[in-house]
Amino acid sequence: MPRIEEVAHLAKVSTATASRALSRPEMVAIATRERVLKAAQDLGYQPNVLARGLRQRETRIIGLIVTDILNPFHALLAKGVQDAAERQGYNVFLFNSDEEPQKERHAIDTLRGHLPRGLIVVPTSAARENLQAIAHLPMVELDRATGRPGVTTVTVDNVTGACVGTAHLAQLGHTRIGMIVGQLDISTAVERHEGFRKALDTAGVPYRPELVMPGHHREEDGRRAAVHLLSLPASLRPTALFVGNNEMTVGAVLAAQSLGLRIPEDLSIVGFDDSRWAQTMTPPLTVVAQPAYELGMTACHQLLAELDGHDAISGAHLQLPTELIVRRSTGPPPIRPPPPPAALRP
Amino acid sequence: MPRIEEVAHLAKVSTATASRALSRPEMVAIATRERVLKAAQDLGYQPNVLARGLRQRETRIIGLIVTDILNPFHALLAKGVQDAAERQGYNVFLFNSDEEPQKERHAIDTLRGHLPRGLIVVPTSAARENLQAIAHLPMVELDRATGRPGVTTVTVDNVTGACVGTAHLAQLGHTRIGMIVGQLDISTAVERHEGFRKALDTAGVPYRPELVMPGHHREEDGRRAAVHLLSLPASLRPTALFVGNNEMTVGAVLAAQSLGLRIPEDLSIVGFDDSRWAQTMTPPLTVVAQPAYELGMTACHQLLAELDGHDAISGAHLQLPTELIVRRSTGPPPIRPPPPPAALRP
DNA sequence: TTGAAAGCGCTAACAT
DNA sequence: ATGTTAGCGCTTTCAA
Repeated sequence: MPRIEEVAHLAKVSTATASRALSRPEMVAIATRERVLKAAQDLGYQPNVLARGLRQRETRIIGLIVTDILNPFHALLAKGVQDAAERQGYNVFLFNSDEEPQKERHAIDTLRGHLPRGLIVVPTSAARENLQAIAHLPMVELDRATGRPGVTTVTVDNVTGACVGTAHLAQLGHTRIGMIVGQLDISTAVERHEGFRKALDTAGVPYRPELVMPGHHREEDGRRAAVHLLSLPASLRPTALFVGNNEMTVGAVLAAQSLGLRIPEDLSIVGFDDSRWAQTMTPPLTVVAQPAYELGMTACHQLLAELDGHDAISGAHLQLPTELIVRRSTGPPPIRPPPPPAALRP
Repeated sequence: MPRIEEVAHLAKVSTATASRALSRPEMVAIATRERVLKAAQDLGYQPNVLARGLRQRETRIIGLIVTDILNPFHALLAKGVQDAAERQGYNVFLFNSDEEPQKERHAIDTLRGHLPRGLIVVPTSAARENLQAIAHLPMVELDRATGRPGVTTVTVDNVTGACVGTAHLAQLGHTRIGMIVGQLDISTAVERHEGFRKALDTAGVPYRPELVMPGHHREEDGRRAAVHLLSLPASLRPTALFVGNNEMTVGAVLAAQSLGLRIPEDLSIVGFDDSRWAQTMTPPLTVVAQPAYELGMTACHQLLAELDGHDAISGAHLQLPTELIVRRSTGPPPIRPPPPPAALRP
């Protein structure tokens, strides 16, 4: 790799001038600048960001920690962040916490050594402690909020989203509506649960705690929760399910199918977060869609704006809207024939 | 951020000793080592990798360039690489080329400045030129091969995979089998096409060039190609389709559905690469599955082995096997009633 | 507008 | 086994 010294030599200037021509062109005479640029081009010069970062004591790197890169929602978040960062000349160092506090901790420690300018994080349930180590670093919490004071967050309006999704079920006439909710130590789960409950109250549908099952955001959790709810006696069983994230929705749908329930004739399902899978499954799924790519972009813009000192906007809570997309997985509740009189039973 | 000087001071040793205690413990007395470790711990010391990298003239970073992080296959590749790298104390700098040579070029240039130890790349069609700039860097080509001499590649056995997938269709009795193939300047497409052709030859089924449609790996390409093939007159139309990648398969399935064709009664489909979508669509899709996660892991292991000088294994071509998973999207060809004699036609 | 020289934090060569 | 010192490649005073 050619060094700036070689560029300087070829352009017949000092390294200082070469550096200025490359990084702060306005400080250098036009003719000189062009000589240097040409020399750099000819040599295929690429600045050593280690040396530059060491000297300037800061880099053009931002860290991004997501909890599951295999989840298409998170992949979209990451792409949004990356595309926004690239446009402003930043690079993204991506880590996966796999929802494990320990991996999150490790990612943070590793990141620290790279002197990132800022951090965007989808926090795990233990993020409050983990993030202490870098409390000084400009930071945006994405998708979920830990509630730490003064921290910028970029999320969707989960309460309204869940409320609209649940209200859709209530309007169809459902009165036994179940929910499969995420970990209640994570903000999205709490807020979606709140929206769920609010919609029931508004619609005058009773909230039944026994129809609310918690899970850990994975497909298997959704499956297990759904099996439990759908195995209840017919009179207690929910006729509709509101599921708190995309992975658990997959599990719930598969569980319903394997129990022989038809969607939406026997069971209506509303999922949170759209996906290709939701669009192409049979029947296509009614969902509360989130603007995942825009969330990532927004988080990155916000972070970079804070870095560049565009006013003291730090600590803002940006909420993007969700959108209810009604497809074919929701319909009116089944009309159950009343059980035959006791005398006629076998 | 505390520097090593502070650690050294607290442990009452020189910075050199502190550095050794941290990086090469065997060179230091046990008691000293423990004092230093304790001091580092107490201060929350994290080495500045910029300074270290600058001094050692190499880092613990490997670059990874994939062509589409939103494609679950690539997300799995990336996760495999990352997990393998992390276990050996390496960090991964992930870039997305979006199948665009220019973005690939930019990723390579950016990466260069970070002095990565090595690079794992899913090459675009222009990779041969782009990669020249870093020909000296240890490198593994993943999923696809550019054919540059001496370069290590980690791929699946595409020829056999495509051959087995196509043979499955031939065995079911199909004689008009179409293929939707990727860009023919990318190795996977060429090899899968070769396997397709080989299977037809073996089965004695005629290869019909007019039933082979190229695409650019995207869902939309698959849709367009399928619409074309399935709009042919019944006597020319394929009764089975072999599709060269996962995204195009989605498009092909949606096209078939929108044309009112039943799968597999009217049309059999075999896709390349498994996915959740393939498992949960209706009917579940027969696929040639690839071990994506293992591909990523293998590529990373291979690269790190080369870095550590574990023999001169560079230039190897590692091929992992595929697996035909027969689900419900394939069946015997439709029995078309012979067209009525001309005399009876209206 | 340009050049000389110092120094970012770390590790490795050399000295003890 | 430990300390002293030079230097990785760059940017940024400071001086001219």
